Amino acid sequence: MRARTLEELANLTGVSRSTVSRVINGGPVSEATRSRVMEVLAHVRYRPNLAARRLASGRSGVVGLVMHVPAANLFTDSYFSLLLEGITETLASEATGVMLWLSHRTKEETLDQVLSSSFIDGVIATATMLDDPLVDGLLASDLPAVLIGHRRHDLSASYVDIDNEAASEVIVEHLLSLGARRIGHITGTRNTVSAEDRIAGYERALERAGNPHRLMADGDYTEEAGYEAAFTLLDRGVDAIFAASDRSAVGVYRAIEARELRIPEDVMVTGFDDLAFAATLDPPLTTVRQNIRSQGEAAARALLGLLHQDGTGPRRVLLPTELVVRRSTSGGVAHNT
Amino acid sequence: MRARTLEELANLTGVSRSTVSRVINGGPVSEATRSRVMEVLAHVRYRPNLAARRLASGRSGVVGLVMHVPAANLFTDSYFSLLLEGITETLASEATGVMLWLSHRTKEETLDQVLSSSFIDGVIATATMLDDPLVDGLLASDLPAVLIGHRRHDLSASYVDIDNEAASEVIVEHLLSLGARRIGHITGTRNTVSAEDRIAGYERALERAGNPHRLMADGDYTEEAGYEAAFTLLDRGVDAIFAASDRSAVGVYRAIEARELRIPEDVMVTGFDDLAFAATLDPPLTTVRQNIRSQGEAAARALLGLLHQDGTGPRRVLLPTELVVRRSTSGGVAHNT
DNA sequence: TTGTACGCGTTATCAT
DNA sequence: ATGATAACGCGTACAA
Repeated sequence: MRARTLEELANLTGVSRSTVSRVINGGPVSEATRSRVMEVLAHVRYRPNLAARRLASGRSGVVGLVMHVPAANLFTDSYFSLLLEGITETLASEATGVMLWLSHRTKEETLDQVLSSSFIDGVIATATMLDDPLVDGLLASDLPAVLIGHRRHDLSASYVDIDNEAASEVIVEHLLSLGARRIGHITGTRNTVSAEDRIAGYERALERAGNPHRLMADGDYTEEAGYEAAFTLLDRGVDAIFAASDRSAVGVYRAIEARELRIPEDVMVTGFDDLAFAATLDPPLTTVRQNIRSQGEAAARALLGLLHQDGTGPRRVLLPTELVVRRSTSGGVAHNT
Repeated sequence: MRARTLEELANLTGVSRSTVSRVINGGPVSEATRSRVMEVLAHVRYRPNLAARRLASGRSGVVGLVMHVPAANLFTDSYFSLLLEGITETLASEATGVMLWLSHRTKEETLDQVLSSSFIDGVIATATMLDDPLVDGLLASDLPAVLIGHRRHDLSASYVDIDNEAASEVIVEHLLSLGARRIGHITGTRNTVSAEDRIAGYERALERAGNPHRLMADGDYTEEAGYEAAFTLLDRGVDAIFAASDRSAVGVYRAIEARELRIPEDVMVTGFDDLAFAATLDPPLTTVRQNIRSQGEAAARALLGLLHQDGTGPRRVLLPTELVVRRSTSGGVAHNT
């Protein structure tokens, strides 16, 4: 026995369509009729038509998730899968569906698809680049949106991020406290918010310490770029290298080994992320721990908050990071930001 | 200037709502009015409301994609990302949207979400297990569905797959032709269609050759299981090992090295999949090439076919595989199935 | 060729 | 507390 529509359900129970709708949505119904309808609902397999619900009420209980990455990266880069886990887990616990858009073709096309779909109540989008037409378009639309990643200039956007600049400062201060004086920085992908903010933190820490040496080489978060950039920095004479990601720190390790130098005796090294392998490198890598899964959870919760009680302003969440000191800088304690 | 509904568009152009709808959907309209409406359409940013369209016509232009994979496999397995690429690329080229469900919680919950969503015109689902309530539920629903993976017993389902049994036979025949007599097989995950079919092919080839030795050890497609199973087979005395996946073949390589045996002189080894690394192993691995991306493309095309011209029966696609002979079996030529 | 009118399944407003 | 009834935006018979 199955009922496809409220109308059928109404015939089955002997009450009107509206009453059945009230029972399902928790409206004011007498206890007697409520239990009678519930009785029938337990026996038939009724699934409300979300398209109709969306059309009538403007709500569907489904949110969009836009991660403009090639499908390959979704699976190889643990960043996206961890985000995905945190987001979907949190949304599922609130009985909220997820519609996922990956990079099909251009960002404009993706934007168009998302805005056209008309069944989502809100959207979560990854925002890594400083300028991103996809993100701009989402923010310009009237769709409630939460970004993962900061948009520094835009004060009206809701977002979840870590304080890259502060975390970066803590790293550099840690190196300074251990006696490093010529600290090199291998940047992340330029024009991403995270890379630029980490650079800013690096510079601010040095400035505050009155240290004149700005020793930077551009990277792109990959191991290979870290390897290349490390040689540049080593040639300029550094006693410490702060790599913008753990993966690029691995490249630094290889470069230092190639030069037959020792970590940390000749050159101290730090990463950023605290991915699983960081603790098992030789020597174990000092780095900044950011909990990516929590960022996904926080983004989901922020969007749910935005949807449930609209009228409040944008939601901004800065999640804490933690300096994890290991042997690559020969230390032992941990600091929080 | 923007128009949110057909009604607004109608006011803007001076024709009726239905005429605008006809222009958009390619109905019978005079060339004069068509161009007039198109003129306006070019200036305003109109996005049809898919929820309303779906409700009115039963079609939304969005299909669902269900890949119920544990999050862990998401990272390690390029299988899913390759499928995803093929599917989304093909659908995008037909202006069809994709709604993606990954493994959130139980299969029953996922099934419920998919069937409840009411937005999608059809669904593509990965079907690896012999018994899968999610797949059963999808097939039992009236939603047009295409499976990736075979359902041997179910003749009414549409699917895309490779002929695992035939490919497996070709591998074993190849080993036999090179003089192997005690051929071991490390299975894939039991109760998956692919694993059971590859076992069937292994057994059929041996039977046909009148070879009495059935030497099998259970694996689960992973390198680690391959490593363990290889020792079992080596202890039973084999001169060739057919691993059900390239990854498990890597485990076999390690086990053979641990026993200080040589490939292929002491033991020949084959894999299955022809992942990128297979050619760079030492020695390069003989294996079966299956084009996973094409499977995704074929599934998307099959579903589109199902949607556009309903009335025809189920679509069944068996994609070709190719035996790639490399030095792990000391050969040189290639065979097709 | 074009416009009118109805229906898709639901929620929300209004009487009762 | 309950039941008509009007939207929501669109597609599409049907009539003109």
